[in-house]
Amino acid sequence: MSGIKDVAREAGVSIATVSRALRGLPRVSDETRERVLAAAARMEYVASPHAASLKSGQTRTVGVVVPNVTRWFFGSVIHGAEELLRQEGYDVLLYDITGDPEARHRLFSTHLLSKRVDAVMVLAVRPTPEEVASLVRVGSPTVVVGGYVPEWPSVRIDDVLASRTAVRHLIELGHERIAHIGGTPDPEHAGLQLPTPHDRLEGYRQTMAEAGLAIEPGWEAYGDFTARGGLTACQQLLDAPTRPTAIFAASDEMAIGAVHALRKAGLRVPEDISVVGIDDHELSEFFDLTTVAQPAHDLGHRGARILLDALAGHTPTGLVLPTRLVARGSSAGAP
Amino acid sequence: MSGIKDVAREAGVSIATVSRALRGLPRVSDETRERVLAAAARMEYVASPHAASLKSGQTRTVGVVVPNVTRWFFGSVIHGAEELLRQEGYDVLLYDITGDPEARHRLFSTHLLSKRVDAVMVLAVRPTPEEVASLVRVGSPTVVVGGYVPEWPSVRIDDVLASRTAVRHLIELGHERIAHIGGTPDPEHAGLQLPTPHDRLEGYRQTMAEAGLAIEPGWEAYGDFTARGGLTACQQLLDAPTRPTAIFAASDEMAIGAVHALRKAGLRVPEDISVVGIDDHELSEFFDLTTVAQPAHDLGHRGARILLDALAGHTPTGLVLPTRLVARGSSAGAP
DNA sequence: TTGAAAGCGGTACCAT
DNA sequence: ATGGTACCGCTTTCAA
Repeated sequence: MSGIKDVAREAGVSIATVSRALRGLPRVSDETRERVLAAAARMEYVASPHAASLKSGQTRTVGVVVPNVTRWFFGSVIHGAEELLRQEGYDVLLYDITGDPEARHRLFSTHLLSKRVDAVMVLAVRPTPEEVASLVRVGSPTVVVGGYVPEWPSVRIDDVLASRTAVRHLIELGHERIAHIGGTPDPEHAGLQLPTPHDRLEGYRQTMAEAGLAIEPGWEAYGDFTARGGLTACQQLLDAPTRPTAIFAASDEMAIGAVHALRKAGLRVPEDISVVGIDDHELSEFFDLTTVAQPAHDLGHRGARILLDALAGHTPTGLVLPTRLVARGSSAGAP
Repeated sequence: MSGIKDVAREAGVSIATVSRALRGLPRVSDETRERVLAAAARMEYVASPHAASLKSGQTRTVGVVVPNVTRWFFGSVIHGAEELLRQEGYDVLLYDITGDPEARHRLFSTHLLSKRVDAVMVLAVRPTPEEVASLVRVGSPTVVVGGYVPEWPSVRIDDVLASRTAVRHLIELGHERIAHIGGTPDPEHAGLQLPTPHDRLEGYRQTMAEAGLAIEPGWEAYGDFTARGGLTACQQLLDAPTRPTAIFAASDEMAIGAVHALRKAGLRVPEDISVVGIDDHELSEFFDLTTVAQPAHDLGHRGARILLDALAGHTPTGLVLPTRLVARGSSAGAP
């Protein structure tokens, strides 16, 4: 594999000139530039990113920290971010730290991350204050997508509002007994996660209260944002003293699990029980699931944009993207 | 951020000793090593991966080339691979080259990839012979997951067999009019993709022929491996002169789209038409979809293992993982 | 406009 | 067991 020296020799110039010519810097005569470009092309020369990074201090790489690429929302965000980043010449380093707090800590607290990337995108992972401080100190631009961490700009939806939209939809359909499947138990005190589950629960409670509707015992269950969790949670809900006529799940995957649990219990959706989720997962349409859509792909794209701008010296500002109700067949009037 | 020199000064040794001590190399006294370790920890020192790469020629990074992280199968494979790679101290560079042949070409043909990573995992992307040659020439260990490229070891399932399992299941249920939704049209001549769609089509045709069953005109449609594509394809299938009593889709996502199309057309699944897919997508269970399961996560894990072994000097060998029929509610006896 | 040379921060060889 | 030092392949002054 040829290096810059080979190109220099081939083009009959110094390596400094090759470097300038190849990067499109000024102070290179057109004729020289052309000769260098030709030589580089002929030799299939590509500059070593490591050598360049070492000297310039830039890695042209951004790190994406995510709890689980398998989940639709995260995959979509990454996809949206990757697209723009690659287009701008940045590589994406993927850090999937599924449920391993130690791995998370190693990542955030050591300077590993900062030595390898120019900027960081954090998805649904909540670093401890010390970890945040460590990253902030290093100065790498960081953006949070789909959540909120005070020290960093974030691209997200209004989770409380999304919940309100979902619950209000059910109320407008005439439901009064509405239960909730949240993401995590006790979201108020969970230190290592973003406010998302808490906000969605909050939106549910607020809307119920404002409508003068009571939340009966056993109407709040938790599904860990997975379909299987949603299924289990839904089964618990059915055991509540008062059976709800509608279920609002904090994610589509949990909603899908809930629908399945209902069918297995011999209940019809939406005739007996309505179900609404949040996300508009790509398969939700095929499930005929009513949901509050959030623009996952776009969240990733905007997050990447913010990082790119920050890298260009701009001061980054957060962003709240709109959601919208997508009424489908899983919700109908109260029985 | 402190460098190796700072640590050396702090520990009162030379940088060479620091390097050795930190990497656990021999010829460092226990006492010295301890002092160096302590100093490094105190200063939160982390070696610059770029500097190390520059000298050692190793990047401790593997590149994963994938057409679309959003798709369940790819996400799962990446997840499986990432887990093992990170554990072994490798970073994962993600190249999502969704439907951009030019991006693919740039990636494979320039030495960009080879200068940035020690090894490459390719998912469902088929490089041209020249692109393959380029990577082979550079000598980076490469593995193909979920497909097959002659020059490289691959980790995959037996796609023909998976199809046969699905179709035989339908035949055993008494179906004789079985249609197929394939991944891509004209899979025999598509140069830039893996044999997967072709093999699955082949398995369908073989099994039908062996059972003495005819494939009527209009019984082969294509859904691009997406739910929406499956929906459209299924609608075409319903327009065939002879209506099938069962549909075998080459992926669960297409099968899910097909089920939705059937329901929209007023048909019941499985009473009127049975549907079977391939994958065992994480949501298939909640769809009550019969399918032939493939171990996506494990495919990724094994692929990573092969890469790691190759990096350690072993000669890599491909691997074919087993699939199994998961009979659920979307398939039943012929009406 | 071009070239020479000093690093960037480590690794690895050769002395000691 | 330790230290000195020549690189790795580029970028970036500084001179010419």
